[in-house]
Amino acid sequence: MDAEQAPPETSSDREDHLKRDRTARSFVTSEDVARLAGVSRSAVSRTFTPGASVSADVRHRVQEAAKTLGYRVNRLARSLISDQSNLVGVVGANLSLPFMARQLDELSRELLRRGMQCLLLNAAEAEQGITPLIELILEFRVRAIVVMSGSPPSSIIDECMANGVRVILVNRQDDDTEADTIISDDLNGARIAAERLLRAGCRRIGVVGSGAQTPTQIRRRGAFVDRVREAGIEPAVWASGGTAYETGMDAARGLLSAHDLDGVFCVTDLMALGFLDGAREMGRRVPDDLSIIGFDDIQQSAWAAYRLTTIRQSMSDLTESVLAAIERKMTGERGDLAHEVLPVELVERATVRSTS
Amino acid sequence: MDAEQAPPETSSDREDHLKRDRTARSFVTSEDVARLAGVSRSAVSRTFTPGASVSADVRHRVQEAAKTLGYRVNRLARSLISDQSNLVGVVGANLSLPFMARQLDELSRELLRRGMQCLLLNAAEAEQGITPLIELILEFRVRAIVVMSGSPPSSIIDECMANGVRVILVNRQDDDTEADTIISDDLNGARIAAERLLRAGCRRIGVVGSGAQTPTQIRRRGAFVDRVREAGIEPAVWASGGTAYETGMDAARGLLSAHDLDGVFCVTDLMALGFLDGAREMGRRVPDDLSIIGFDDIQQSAWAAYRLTTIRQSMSDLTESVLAAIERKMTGERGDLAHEVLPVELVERATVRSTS
DNA sequence: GTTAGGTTTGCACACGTGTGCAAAGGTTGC
DNA sequence: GCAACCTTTGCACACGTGTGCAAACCTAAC
Repeated sequence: MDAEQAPPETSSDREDHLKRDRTARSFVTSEDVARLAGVSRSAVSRTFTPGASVSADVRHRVQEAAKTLGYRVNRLARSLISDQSNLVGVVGANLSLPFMARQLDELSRELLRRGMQCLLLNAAEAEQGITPLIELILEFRVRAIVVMSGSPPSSIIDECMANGVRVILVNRQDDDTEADTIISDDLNGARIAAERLLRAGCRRIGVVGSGAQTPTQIRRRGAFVDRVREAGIEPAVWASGGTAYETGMDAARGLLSAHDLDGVFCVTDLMALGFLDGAREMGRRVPDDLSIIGFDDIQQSAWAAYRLTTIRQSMSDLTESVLAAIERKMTGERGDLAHEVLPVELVERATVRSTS
Repeated sequence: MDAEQAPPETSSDREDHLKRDRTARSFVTSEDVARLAGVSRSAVSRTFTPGASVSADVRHRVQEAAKTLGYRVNRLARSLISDQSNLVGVVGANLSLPFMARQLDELSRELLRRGMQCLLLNAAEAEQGITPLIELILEFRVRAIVVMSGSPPSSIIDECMANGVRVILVNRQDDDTEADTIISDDLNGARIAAERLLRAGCRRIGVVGSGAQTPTQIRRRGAFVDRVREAGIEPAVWASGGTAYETGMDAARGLLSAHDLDGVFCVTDLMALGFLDGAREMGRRVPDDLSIIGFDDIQQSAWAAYRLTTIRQSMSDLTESVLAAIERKMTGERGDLAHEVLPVELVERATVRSTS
């Protein structure tokens, strides 16, 4: 208001007050644009609000001024009013693992396409669980939180829900939580794997997992063991190391030197590829001496050096379900939590003997 | 103020005004905490501001109230004042490619560790360039922008710089831009690769790249071709397809059926692995008949099925340089743009004949 | 008891934006 | 020319936070 009466003085006054020098200039505000265009600040705001009432003349002048000054609306201030941002918090660890990377790639792409942005927090260093990360995300007033790694305690999930922020757990445990959960059908997948090995005539069977006691690991391994036992076979079990290629390699060396297996299920493709390389190193011919099945169908499994038979979970289905859950939030309904179990399918390649 | 005189009426009044029902309750504000603790809002703010002046008694009461109500500071509002957030914008595409995934993994992890958050925008669908994405990022008043994909025109970079937002280009072109650029030493790496092949006795040499005309591609291919020509050899060139494993496979089929090569440099490990598989498929023995060198040293290159000899760029060096650039921004200095060229090294594995 | 000095507290403003409301302006029909 | 109506515009408030400033309070020294 004083600004219009004495522009130069106010301008320098403002700079003094904010203690900013010219090299680190602040952002252009709608006030600046309004002044240049000779209109009120409201007119500027309305120009950038679809469906608002502005005359063509004013709109043009404002746009011109905005372009001249390089004006960008401040989403922080905007979100302050609407009390919601277009941000979606994403918690993930080991982003370089093929399956995780692919998941993040698709999710971030689709989020952007639908006008949302992705606030990514890497849970790698989260020794005390991911609760602090979720608390941090909440401070950004996100629209929803997607958890791809770690197991949030139900207390923090409740807090999110109480604040209207949906929590979507991807391939995490599904029991006793109030969150949306989207998992691939681990039980059925493991069962299919077991049956495929049995059908190939395997009788000395093993199962390979990492030492991490994640729900996914446990489900896949458990369902596989159960099914194999039904056939009267007690499988050899490997469960140590991290979720990595090297673990598969170690498992091959460990299991194959102790048992003469002819069929192995690895709960993760990445470990399956390591196991395959390890088995070859030990002179086993795949699939003639030994059949191997993985889970996930990562891109590397299709590579010519491997051609791994595996259980595929559809990545696009998964992404789509996550997005559906996020967008369901917007309608403001309640109590309609998603508990989706996505179907899996067997992908036949070259690491299991064809049924005789 | 009226609130303390007639709490219930004001409360319902407020709800009516905001048109919110109980299912979608708003977040708790510092005002709410202050009321419960029986102090002013300033006291609440100061309690959560390190180094502010609050008595132990008040601090305790506030913390108690905050815990009871589940208060989370609103970072959007906070950033509105300080005119800067702890956000760092990251632009990347093809996040599932091993090299990119690894880069993002390290970057997001380190950012979080230093108290910053990662605003990730996937540039996959950016047909009209990444300028719109950067504009979007600017609206969040980020502290800096890291570009790992696409080539931003200098106009948008200038705008960022004018607003005090550093732009850091990772493995992008370095000429004629006002941004920080951090690239690995492509020229030297390609030269080392060429010399290694020549030293192994290769004389019928090829080079494989994708059809994408990215600066990295061009630099690596160009430097390699130059060095080979110095030795009086004209290399066969493959340059089509995407940046993928399949491209390497196609290249092997195409190049090897036309020329009887004994040494090949692939500008990317991913393509090298495809090429290696393709060469094997065509009956070539590696490294006896044919030597192959890649670039990047992705994790898959160390796998037993490949054991690819390659040029390594240190991921941790790269991440560290990016972070250093981001943090240099905070000091507010000017004109001290980074133009780093990170050293590379040859990693000897099993796809090049040992020097006789 | 008084004063000086330190600590704690609340007021009030600022940050940049969206939007209800009423005033102003413009158009049309009689 | 006037009334009725629609469009456009500006004012003023709201969002939730941080912080300078001065008042209030407490402590200790004289």
